Amino acid sequence: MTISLTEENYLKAIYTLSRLGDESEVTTNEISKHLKNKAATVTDMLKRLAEKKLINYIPYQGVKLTEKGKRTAIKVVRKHRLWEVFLVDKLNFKWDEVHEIAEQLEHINSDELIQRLDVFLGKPKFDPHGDPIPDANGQLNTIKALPLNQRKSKGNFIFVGVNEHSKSFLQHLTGIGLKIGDSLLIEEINEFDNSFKVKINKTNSQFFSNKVASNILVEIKK
Amino acid sequence: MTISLTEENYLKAIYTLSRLGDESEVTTNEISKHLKNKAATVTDMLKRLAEKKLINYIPYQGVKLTEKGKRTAIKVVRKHRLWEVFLVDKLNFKWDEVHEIAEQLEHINSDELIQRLDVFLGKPKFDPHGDPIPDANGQLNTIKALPLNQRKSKGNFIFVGVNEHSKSFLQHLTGIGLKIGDSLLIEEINEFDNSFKVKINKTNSQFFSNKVASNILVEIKK
DNA sequence: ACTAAAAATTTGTTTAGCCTAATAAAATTT
DNA sequence: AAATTTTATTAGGCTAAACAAATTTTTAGT
Repeated sequence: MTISLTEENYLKAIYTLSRLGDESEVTTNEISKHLKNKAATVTDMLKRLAEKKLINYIPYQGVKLTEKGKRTAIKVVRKHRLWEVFLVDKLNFKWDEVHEIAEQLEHINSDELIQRLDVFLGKPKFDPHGDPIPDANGQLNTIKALPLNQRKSKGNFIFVGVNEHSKSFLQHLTGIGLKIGDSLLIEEINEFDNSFKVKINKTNSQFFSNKVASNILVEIKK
Repeated sequence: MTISLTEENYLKAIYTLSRLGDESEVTTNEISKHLKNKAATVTDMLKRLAEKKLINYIPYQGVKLTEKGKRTAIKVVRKHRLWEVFLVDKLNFKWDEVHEIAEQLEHINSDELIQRLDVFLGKPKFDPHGDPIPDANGQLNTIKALPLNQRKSKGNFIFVGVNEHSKSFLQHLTGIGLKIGDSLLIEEINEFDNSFKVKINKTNSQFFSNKVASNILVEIKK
């Protein structure tokens, strides 16, 4: 059974959306908004995916991936993130330039290719945005990272990833001079607007709005 | 104006076929056979490509690429061959394993990507089968190579490319131990069946059928 | 519990890319 | 030059993937 490029994109969308709300059912409208298709189009596709046993679909109730659907989705995510590493590490793209190209490359179909690419890149565990790369069996490195705005204490953290992949957000961080792996020391949390004053790499202090802070993932520094 | 993956494949087919008979018009049936589509399907597509000014099409007479069509086709060929170099040089695929994967990769759309890939690979001039890689302006390194079976003299040659890219043929050459760059000394030309007795790299002698010889491209050794 | 709003589905079209069968044009044979 | 064969096109249908408009189901507000 072959799975079309479009079907792969739907499975990836369902996977991503169910991760956000952690494993819950995903609604037609959520998918519609995410993929920028009309709800009617989504309903059509859901019927076809159910037909192929890639999702469990109950009309008016939402969908969940089957094991098979999940495996497929994770494989696409794996490919996407490996190609992003290739683009940044080997071709010297910036982290805000790789998304669209990886969206295309993720659909190239060859197990042998992806296995060799993985080796060539040194079996990386994370992509350039700090997102974990599933291994060949679909196992994800569990992330114990939290958004900065959920850290209530004035501790010392490490910037390990982002929640938002838009060009503008990534360029904003680059502009500040923030890169994955940098240390972040919360100096102040402003009670009025929940903004954060943070010292980057023990040198320059910056203010982050709560919105920005919610998209910066940090681990506690050991 | 966007050009679909399918349209790109038609343009590439027309380009390739017109090269074989050197720049001549290409017929519906030739394209049909090459792409394994029915002639009616081809006619449909030719109308659409003509609409888009990618080909000059006169019903019942055949087609030629316009300048625009040619540029597009050459770009696809360039991408295909660069990706083949990547697969062989960087990922250690064998030369008989890369065609299908490159058929997919050739449609990835990003000028920046292809430019960086070119640099990453060291701006190669030939792909793993000895085919010339068009430069960014679409210029091809002219090849002065001829098929072995058109060499009538018993001279000394260098194996620079192949005319046939099928797995079985390439594996046959690999089996013999023949690689691009090897020296080929014609020792005998059998008048009866036009087969060739050839010494490879001054060591082992082999017989090549005329058919095999017609698919081996050689230059005169300087 | 009832009604209004929101969410999801059904129905009917569209376009790209394929097909088969029927027909038309061009090339070849006699 | 007419008949036959080959080549190409037209006509009509199919499926995947999208849309808008109409309808149904669920949810939320009183």
